[in-house]
Amino acid sequence: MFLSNNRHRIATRQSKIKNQKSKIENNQYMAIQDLNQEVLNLVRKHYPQIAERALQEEIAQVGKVMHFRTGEMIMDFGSYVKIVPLIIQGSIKVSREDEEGNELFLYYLQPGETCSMSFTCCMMNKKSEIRTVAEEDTTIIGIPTRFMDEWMSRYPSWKNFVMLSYDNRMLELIRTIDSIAFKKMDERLLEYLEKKAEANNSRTINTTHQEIAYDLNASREAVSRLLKSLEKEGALELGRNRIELL
Amino acid sequence: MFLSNNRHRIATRQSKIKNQKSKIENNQYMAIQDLNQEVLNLVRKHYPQIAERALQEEIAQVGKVMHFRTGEMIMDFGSYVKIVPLIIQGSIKVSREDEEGNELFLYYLQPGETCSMSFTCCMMNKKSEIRTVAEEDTTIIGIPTRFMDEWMSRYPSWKNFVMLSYDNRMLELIRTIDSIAFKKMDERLLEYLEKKAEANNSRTINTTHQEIAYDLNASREAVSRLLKSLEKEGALELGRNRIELL
DNA sequence: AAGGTGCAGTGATGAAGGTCACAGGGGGAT
DNA sequence: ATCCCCCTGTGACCTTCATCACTGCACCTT
Repeated sequence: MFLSNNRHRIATRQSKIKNQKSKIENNQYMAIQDLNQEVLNLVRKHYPQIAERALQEEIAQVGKVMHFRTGEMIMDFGSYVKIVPLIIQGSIKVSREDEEGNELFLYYLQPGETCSMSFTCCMMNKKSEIRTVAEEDTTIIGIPTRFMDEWMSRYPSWKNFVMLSYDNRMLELIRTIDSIAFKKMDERLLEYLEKKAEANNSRTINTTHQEIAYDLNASREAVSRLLKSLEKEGALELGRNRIELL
Repeated sequence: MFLSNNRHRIATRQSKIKNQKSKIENNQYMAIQDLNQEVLNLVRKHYPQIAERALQEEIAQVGKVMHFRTGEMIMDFGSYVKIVPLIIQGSIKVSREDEEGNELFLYYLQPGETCSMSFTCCMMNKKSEIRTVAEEDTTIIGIPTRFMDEWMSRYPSWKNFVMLSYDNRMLELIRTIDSIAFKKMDERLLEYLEKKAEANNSRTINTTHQEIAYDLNASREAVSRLLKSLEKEGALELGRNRIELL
């Protein structure tokens, strides 16, 4: 019963995520030569720390602009990583799932950031340990993984960028551990809502209690009750599919 | 009451850790020129992946052999990192502590590994987010942080070593998250004991229930009860300050 | 307008684990 | 030998949260 219950959760969950087959994995996107100048401009605008002109141009040569719609899965747990994403616009939700289908939100990736999990995942040709889903409509520059390694040695700013990304992600993971290990559900819920609001650039969050429960690995009822009591405290306002942070 | 309780925990805790002022932070260790050959040999023996002869020699020039006794603190939460450790012998316990003194074991570092938290912590001159304590009598080679960056560009095997370390630590953190988020205390306890046994190369663990409780961020009573029930199941044997894994 | 479906609210119950209180025993210090 | 401290074991009780069961409402479909 417990198992079948979880399976149901997975089914419910995945039906929410549009386009299950990952575009990245299937390599559906093609380079469009005319876009090179666009990539160059995007990199210069959103990644000032990538300083070397030669590196910018290499990125423009091999990087591909990719778009994902809200809710679209970018990379699933267990799939092989073939590109490293530079996030240009929007935001990406990163979460973890265990063998039994329990899920847990980890953090958001924002413009100017990248997915450090990709680096060695790809260098070692390992399966992804995480799932990434577009939180909003999102634009990235996808860089084939085979360039990572070479650039690390040749371009100091790329090396710094990669190291900084690792460091930031480690810190995020540690903060996540802090929350799960030391905090109770009400505090975790508030943190979660704040982060989600920030990722969406809006104090109004459009989601269901069930979705929140999945992300926090909690039960829907508990989330409902906690939200209700937060509403009574005046911290937020509830509506159908809507939470207004105050 | 809750606060004073926690303070008491901190006090109890730190009294357990010998030599609170970190040797590393205080720079008490001096280079002993005669040991260069020793460092060289240690690196060659324990770090075969560090391939370049020139790199090995640079390490031998700037690295310092350091010893820590069981229970000795190597680096405290909040201190500034000035060296990167290459672990030669023994093992190091890495844990996290929050503002209120709650503590949580993260993972062990073993010979052949290094502390990825050090890399950017030092490159950015940030405070440490973790505490490291010698689990057994431990020998490391300490490398001043200022060399990290340069070596990354100059020596491919150093770059790979650093990247692999990051990746391994990320994975370890994710496994830790899995445990805390998805598993119940009995399973976490068993995992913990297995890891501790491995780190100490012995199926007999010498520690108190209270120490385990701190590491798992649990209560001593809960740990006692779970251990008792595990004993009844035949998974282990209990003694005073001693747990025998079967 | 009628019915269906998914979301939100809520009570009852139970399990896991934290907190409090205390008892008993091992082993070192004197 | 005695004392005392620390470690362990255990009962009682409480809080948090999961689970189950059900209600009512919003919005969509037809």
